[in-house]
Amino acid sequence: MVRRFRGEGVQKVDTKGRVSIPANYRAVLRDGDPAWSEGKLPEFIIVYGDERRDFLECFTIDAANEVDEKIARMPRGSRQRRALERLFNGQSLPATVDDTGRIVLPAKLRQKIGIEGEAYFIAMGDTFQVWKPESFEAAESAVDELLDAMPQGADIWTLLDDGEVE
Amino acid sequence: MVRRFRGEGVQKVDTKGRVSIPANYRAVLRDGDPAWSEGKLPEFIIVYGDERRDFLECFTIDAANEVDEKIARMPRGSRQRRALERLFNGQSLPATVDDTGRIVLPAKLRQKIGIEGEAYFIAMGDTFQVWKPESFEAAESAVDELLDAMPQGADIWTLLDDGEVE
DNA sequence: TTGCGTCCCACGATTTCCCATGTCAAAACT
DNA sequence: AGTTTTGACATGGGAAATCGTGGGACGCAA
Repeated sequence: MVRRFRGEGVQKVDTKGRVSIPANYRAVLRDGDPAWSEGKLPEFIIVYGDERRDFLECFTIDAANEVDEKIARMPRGSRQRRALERLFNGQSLPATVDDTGRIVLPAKLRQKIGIEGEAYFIAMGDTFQVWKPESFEAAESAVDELLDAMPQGADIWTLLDDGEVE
Repeated sequence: MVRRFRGEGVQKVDTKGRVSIPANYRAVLRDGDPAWSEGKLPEFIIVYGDERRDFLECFTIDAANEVDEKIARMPRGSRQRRALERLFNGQSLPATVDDTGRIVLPAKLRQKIGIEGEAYFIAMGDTFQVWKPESFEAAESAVDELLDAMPQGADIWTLLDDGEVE
């Protein structure tokens, strides 16, 4: 089993676009980079996507390779495959964790998701996402609605078993 | 594992046809050229094809060799093989990355794909493509339709697992 | 002799690298 | 228990290298 990202948090983004990665993500990034070894800097992949996405999604190298393989198995020329190729090969970038645990978000990416002084990190299992804090809150209000709609005292874990999705 | 191209971007094309290769492609081109060594200029292959293609597809030397081998294994004289040979051997040419990271697109190629002042680069895994920006947008409209048709909030990654393709 | 392709040089703007400082909490010491 | 030490972590700043881009000079071919 692969180590998974856990936790969330806000970090400062300086004028050069440098951001500290939450400390407990770092080991996962290292372990997920087959090329990493003592003294080297771990690499990973940032998927930024088109205007329909307002966050960055970060993959370990291993996770990214898995996605690449899945894409490679899809029928050449299908729209689905092209959509994924454009997203995953084109609208993505390699990144490196520096020796102080930071990464640099290029100006292009910061603009795209509207980040200025702060970035919100949230773990998503084998990936993590980076949001402009305000955008994340807005997106979460939808989830809140779902939870608010649950009967008083209902157990949130019941969602795990509900096959049905409306 | 071979290093793969990632990322996209628009670059200026000057009156002499010179274009900067996105910086992060350069290492891939170097690594993919078995003849490269410190101080030398990396080479690669540009496939331009016939009128039906309105973009350039660029292969590292290694990637090009792989394609050549695959073609060589096809039945001699088959139409498929002849078509691929014409495209890949005939309608292609070698190129060199100069010491400032640029290549020169010969006037003939620029005309063919209609490039004037700008070129759009997009990574496609082990190759990258060069488009006239407008042409790319037009060509991708089918993908956009697919994405637009996805339910709000749907995760594009679901495409990875969907067996069905229309 | 008018273009196109090839070199060599230039330069502003990022981006990268290296070093520095502030914090906070766990660990060690009196 | 109170205080000092040790470290990992978060964040900043300046210098150096890289990147994207433009211009001039020279040679060759149509």
